[in-house]
Amino acid sequence: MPPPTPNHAILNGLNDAQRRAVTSDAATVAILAGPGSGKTHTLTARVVWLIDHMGIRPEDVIVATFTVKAAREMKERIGKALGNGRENKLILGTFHSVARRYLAAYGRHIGLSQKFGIADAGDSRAIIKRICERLQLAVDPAGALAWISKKKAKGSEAASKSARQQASKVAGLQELETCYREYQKHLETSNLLDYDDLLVSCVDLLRRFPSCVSNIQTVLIDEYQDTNGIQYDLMKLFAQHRLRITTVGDPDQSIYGWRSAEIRNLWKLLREFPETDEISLEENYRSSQSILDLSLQVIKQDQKRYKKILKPTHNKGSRPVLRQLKSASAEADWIVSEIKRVLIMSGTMLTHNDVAILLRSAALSRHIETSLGKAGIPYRMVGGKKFYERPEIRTLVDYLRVIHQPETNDALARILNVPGRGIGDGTIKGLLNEAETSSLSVWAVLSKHCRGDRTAKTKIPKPTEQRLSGGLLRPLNDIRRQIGEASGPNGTPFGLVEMINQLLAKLDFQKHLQKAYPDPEDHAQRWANVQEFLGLAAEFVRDMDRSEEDFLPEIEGLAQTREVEALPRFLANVSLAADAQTKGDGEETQPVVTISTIHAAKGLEWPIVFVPAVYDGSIPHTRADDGDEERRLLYVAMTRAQSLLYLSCPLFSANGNGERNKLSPFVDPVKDSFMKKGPCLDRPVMSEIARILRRKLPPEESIYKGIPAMFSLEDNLFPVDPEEAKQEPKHGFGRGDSRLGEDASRAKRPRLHGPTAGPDNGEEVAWKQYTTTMEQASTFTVAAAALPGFMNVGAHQAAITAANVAAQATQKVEKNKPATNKRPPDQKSIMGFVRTKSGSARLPESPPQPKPNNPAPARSAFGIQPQAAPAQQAIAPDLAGHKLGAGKLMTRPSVPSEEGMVRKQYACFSSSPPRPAAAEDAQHEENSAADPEDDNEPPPEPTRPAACLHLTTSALPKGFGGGLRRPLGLGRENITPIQRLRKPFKPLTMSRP
DNA sequence: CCCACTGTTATTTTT
DNA sequence: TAACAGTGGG
Repeated sequence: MPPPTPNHAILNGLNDAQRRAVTSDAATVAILAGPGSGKTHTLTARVVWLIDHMGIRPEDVIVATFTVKAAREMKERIGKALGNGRENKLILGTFHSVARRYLAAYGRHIGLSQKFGIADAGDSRAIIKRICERLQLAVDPAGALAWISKKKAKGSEAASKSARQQASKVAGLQELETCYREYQKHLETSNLLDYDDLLVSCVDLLRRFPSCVSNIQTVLIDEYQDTNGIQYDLMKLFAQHRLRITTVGDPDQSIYGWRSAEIRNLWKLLREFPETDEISLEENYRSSQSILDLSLQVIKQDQKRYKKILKPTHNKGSRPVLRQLKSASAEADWIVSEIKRVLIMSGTMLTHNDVAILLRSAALSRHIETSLGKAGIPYRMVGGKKFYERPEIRTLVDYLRVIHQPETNDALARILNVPGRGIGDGTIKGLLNEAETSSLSVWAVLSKHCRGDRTAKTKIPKPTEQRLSGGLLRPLNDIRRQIGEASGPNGTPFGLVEMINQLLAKLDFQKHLQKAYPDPEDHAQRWANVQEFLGLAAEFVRDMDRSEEDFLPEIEGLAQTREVEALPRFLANVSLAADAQTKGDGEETQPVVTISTIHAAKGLEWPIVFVPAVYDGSIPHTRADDGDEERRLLYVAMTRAQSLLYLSCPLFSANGNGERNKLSPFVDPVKDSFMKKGPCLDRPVMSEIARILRRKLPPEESIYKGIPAMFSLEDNLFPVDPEEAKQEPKHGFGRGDSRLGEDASRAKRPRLHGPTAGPDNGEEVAWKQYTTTMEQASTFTVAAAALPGFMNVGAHQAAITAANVAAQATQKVEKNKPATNKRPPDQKSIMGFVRTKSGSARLPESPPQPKPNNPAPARSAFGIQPQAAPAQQAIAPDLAGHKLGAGKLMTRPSVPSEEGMVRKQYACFSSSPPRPAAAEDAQHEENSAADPEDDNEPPPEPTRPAACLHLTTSALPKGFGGGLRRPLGLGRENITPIQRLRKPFKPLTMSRP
């Protein structure tokens, strides 16, 4: 079978390390990728490579990501590179959604009912709560839930540890276990799986029926540092037949420890598969050098951290800002003023789309939303409350769940009295208990009662019974009947949308909302949400018809259940937060500022990033128990920024009685490295920004023309030292009265221009609440659609150069190189740390040996001979000659996309392709002078040479760096990447057998 | 037993 | 500031 047209173009935007990662023939490949190093890009390219070059069928590839957004993003980008809609055949999604897919198809082999439902967080909470109440358990329901979840998430790793942990946690253990048991029992009887169970059951399935995945050729895992124990198991099980696994991750960006993510999975993988090809991506294509420097200052406070390198490829840029403000609302106002200032000073180069405000917790958004609203700046909030968690949507979903599965007691219990039917808490509890004891579902109890077959023990007054029967049982039965009728052989299926519409009509839902939310604004908004929900359903149905997604390839000899109905799939989709892509084409062109939680911002980038509330208690969150993880969180936030980074901190806590905030301990030690106020945005500064972003700065005159009268060109509307300026009685007010205090402070602060000024109140309503719609939330990724393909011309250029150089390098190397993709004997792995056990945690002695980067294996692990790469790529000559001058503004060349239209250059996602190293020498000098961390560090103690630090640089024969423009990624050769690596990571505790 | 009202409290991050 | 528990009137 000849492989389909090899798509070598995919290699073009890649630097050397990336290319090696993409084309590695090793069975297991571990890619260590710092922020902005083109991680997603690389993984995407590898998928394409494996399919187009290695001839693997898309349906035999599993790509698992950690978040929904990452999955969507990945799919979109793979789709673009792969073409023909082949990305739809990939088994691609979050771990949870992939697991669900397998369970839906094969679940019955392990005794799972055809139509299991998914218990979301709310369900789980309610169930546990009821159990605790019923059994009089003294445990805290939330804690119990967390405990159970942890237990499930541990996976096979649990065995070794559990003994010790159990000993330490004797208190309440008994009760916890009881709770666990009861909880599982409840889930089972109501035919539900919770999030963790999806994984647990899938592990069970694949252990017992390995043939389910017998077709799987290769498995790729994104954000590997965030996988937990059970996901590790799952990964191996997915790959159990060929054991070809590619992982991408960055320990510094591990921010999901609270969800039992195990950074140690990285080492575990390497230990288990010693042949793993370790590759690290070190060039950062995202941020200015000073942003990287400071981020590094922060992250390196973690002594236990595994040190990696991050090589800036951009110029210095302006120093990040750390601003102290008086209060949270002053902070918000200041952010607004800075946004305005920067955008105006950029002429038209920057828009609201280029700005993100990243928060530790969603709740911090309030002041900011208010200020943005006042200033008339459009924004969208990402993360935080989910669309489907809004009460009105939740209710509808619960109705749908009950329609689908009448025995879902928990959902039924929630809608029993919505709209109001005169049934109170007592009755509901009574019914639930009755159902439990009589092993009937609540639905059955009610049905029988109303039909008169069996009288419920719970007292139900006659009128209530009528309402129940007429308003709940009958309508739902009607709808259910229509589903049954219509899915007959000839009928068009009863549409999901039609179903919801009928439901709305039968419940008189709009009236219900009007009654339940008397405020007209409020209920109108909620009704709008309902409409949006409808739109979402419509979208879902359309998508479903169009793509084969969700189906697994047929496996011979193994019966599969095909989920053909819309309803169950829609429900699963809702539970797994896999919000459908609402529109996105054409509409929503208005640029908006993004407010996001830091967690939700992972993997994204913006030219301008604000990180407010960097005070102790917020960024190491009071309730967080892993300070290092909080630090990493800050690191993630900071490294989202491309050219301007602002941290800020209100001096006094907003809600408390004038409590003073302490600057975050992560920031405090390096606070002097920040500027105290926003940079002067004069021409040179703006040019630097333009250069980093590869955009064109409008001419000076046109910028100045756009500046309104009396506009402040400096960041001087707020005192740099709020200490001096505060003498308001603000903190004397009781906390109910904070409004007074705020108004007072507003009056005092210098006025902003534009719609900001003026007395408030009255306008406040509009943006107060529910500004986030599902549509907005789900179009969050839309900017990515505007990405240029995988490369621009500069990248082409670099790639060609690189290809030539690499080709020559490889030739030389090949001779004395063993023809495997194993690490050469002179190299040690990141595993060196693990193997060197011993408490003193010292490093292996052997001196670092550079490793040629491109071993060309004679025998591929895939058993397919890679084709020789074509010597040249076709590229338009006029484009290929494009050069970047050191002093000149960079104009990013327009790359015609497939449709022949020129794409916008803004990219929300980290896809910036490598740029040719042009001004690098000049920049380099700056570097070494200004960067204490960097090159001038005294030679480190002997370090283990890391395979993971493939020595791109030294692989390059001397002389190639010189006259020739260095291809990207063949960076500054005087850094030995190894030098930075002296870090015993914690897993020294992990001893080898 | 239900419902409306009032005072209290606790506030992460996501599948 | 929102969700929640407790209280008093139907």
